[in-house]
Amino acid sequence: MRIGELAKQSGLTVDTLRYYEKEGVIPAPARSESGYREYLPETVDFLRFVQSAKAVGFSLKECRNLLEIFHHRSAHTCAEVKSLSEIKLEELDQQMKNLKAMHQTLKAISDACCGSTESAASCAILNHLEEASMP
Amino acid sequence: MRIGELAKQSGLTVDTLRYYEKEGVIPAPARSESGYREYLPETVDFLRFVQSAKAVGFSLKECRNLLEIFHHRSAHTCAEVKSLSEIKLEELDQQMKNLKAMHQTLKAISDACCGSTESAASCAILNHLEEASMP
DNA sequence: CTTGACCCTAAAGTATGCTCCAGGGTTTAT
DNA sequence: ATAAACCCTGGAGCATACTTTAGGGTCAAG
Repeated sequence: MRIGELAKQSGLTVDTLRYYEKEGVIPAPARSESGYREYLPETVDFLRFVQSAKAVGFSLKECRNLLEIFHHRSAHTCAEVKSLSEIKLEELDQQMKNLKAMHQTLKAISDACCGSTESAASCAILNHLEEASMP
Repeated sequence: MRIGELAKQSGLTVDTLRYYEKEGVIPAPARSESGYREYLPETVDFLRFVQSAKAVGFSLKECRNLLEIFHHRSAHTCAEVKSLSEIKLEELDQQMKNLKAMHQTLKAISDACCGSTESAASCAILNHLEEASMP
């Protein structure tokens, strides 16, 4: 399979595929005589793996590491894999908490504003931002 | 006040201050004969404003725009400012939803894993990522 | 009058994840 | 045989928010 076909089957662009190869996310495939990349069918699976991992919050580098583990999975333990998941879960949790705190603070400030079409000369939002003592 | 003092009072680095100036976040100050930046005391307030806005999720560019409005606030309306806040609140909301979805998916996958210290040859997490049909 | 602390500029580097470009071969169908 | 569609490389560009580097003036204290 050449790169265009792999792009079609994986839903990624050829540029992204070449980028992934450069970043070591997917292994460099064999080349045809004319230098074209020749992929094995299972590469589609690897790419689906990467896309799934990305979809749950893993960075490309992390995806690369996970795929490494996947490739040699009998040399790794469930405990190790689960640990990586749990670390990521905590990161996601922390990010949610941060967003929530920002949201709450902004909501409170925003609610204090009358929202009128008169001048913002004494707008509660602007005043709050200026006085600032964000938690 | 020179840039080092402003850095101290604002809690930012001198590099960040120069960067903010270049990006138009804070206005370019007057210069001494020798070319040193000479800031007015209120610049500290402006920077606090920016930091507050950043703390509730506004990007630097958005902070710049908000500060613009703040500087000419009698030419703007509360409705306008509140609208910006509400747009940001929705963005934060959307980001939280995304994170939550990722967390739920990963949690489900992670919970399916035994977490044992045996080989990950048939690890549920790896299998789920490979089979992938992320919602 | 010299030393250390402070200031200046332009430009490049960092991290992330691609995307696009120029310039140039290859393959496939007609 | 030629045109469309496809492939190649190296490198630049984008967005965000800084940080660092290199090379070089200025100011205040002792």
